[in-house]
Amino acid sequence: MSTDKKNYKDKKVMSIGIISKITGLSHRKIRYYEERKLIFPERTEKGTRKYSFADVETLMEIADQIEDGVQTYEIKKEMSKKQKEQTKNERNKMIRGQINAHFNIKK
Amino acid sequence: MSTDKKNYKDKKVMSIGIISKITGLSHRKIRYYEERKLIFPERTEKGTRKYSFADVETLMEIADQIEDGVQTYEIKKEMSKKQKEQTKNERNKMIRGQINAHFNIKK
DNA sequence: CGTGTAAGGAATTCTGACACG
DNA sequence: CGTGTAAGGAATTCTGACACG
Repeated sequence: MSTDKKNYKDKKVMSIGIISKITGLSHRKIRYYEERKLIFPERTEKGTRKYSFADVETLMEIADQIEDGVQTYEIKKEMSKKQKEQTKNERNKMIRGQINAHFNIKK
Repeated sequence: MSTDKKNYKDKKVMSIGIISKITGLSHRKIRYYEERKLIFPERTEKGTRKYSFADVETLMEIADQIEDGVQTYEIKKEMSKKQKEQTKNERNKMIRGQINAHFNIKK
């Protein structure tokens, strides 16, 4: 669930240079997609951006859509829709867990 | 097996600053352990070191042993011993796989 | 042996802006 | 709207060396 401890995929540890190499996107594009609220890198105390592998995957998806002529605003709407689905699934999973706990089900 | 495609854990993507923060070790120590052949970061074209999460784990183990007064040379011996065990296990696993394939076992 | 540090240079990243379209 | 680029500054990383012990 969303309160799980973060694994490698979600740790924000890479700076923009390596992200650019991995994704093939320019620094400019990467910063621009952040400006459009599509990705959310963290910052060190001094202000350098830090990205995760999950961000890399998101960037790949963004790049695909941009290539298909989709605008950043539309991409953002798509992403928040998926996010809601995700949240719903997690809630359901949790509820099932509670029901099982309530009836003290042994497997 | 060792020819598997690399996952997030093994990708060399972090520079020394973030490694220092994650492990709590100084830049000096991190570079020194490399000098002693305990870790093997990659380099970008321009020469900046890139580490993986696997390297982070190795560094933690090194730090523990150094704290216990173990010398880098001893640590290296320990590591190559473990490496041999690892290789042996992989070989065994592969041989079992081949045997299964040979007898065309269905599960 | 393991680690800190000052030194100087090179590479990285940051922001705000102008450009084109 | 999405992206390139030149600009100037700040932060990062690199190497080789001296120091202490």
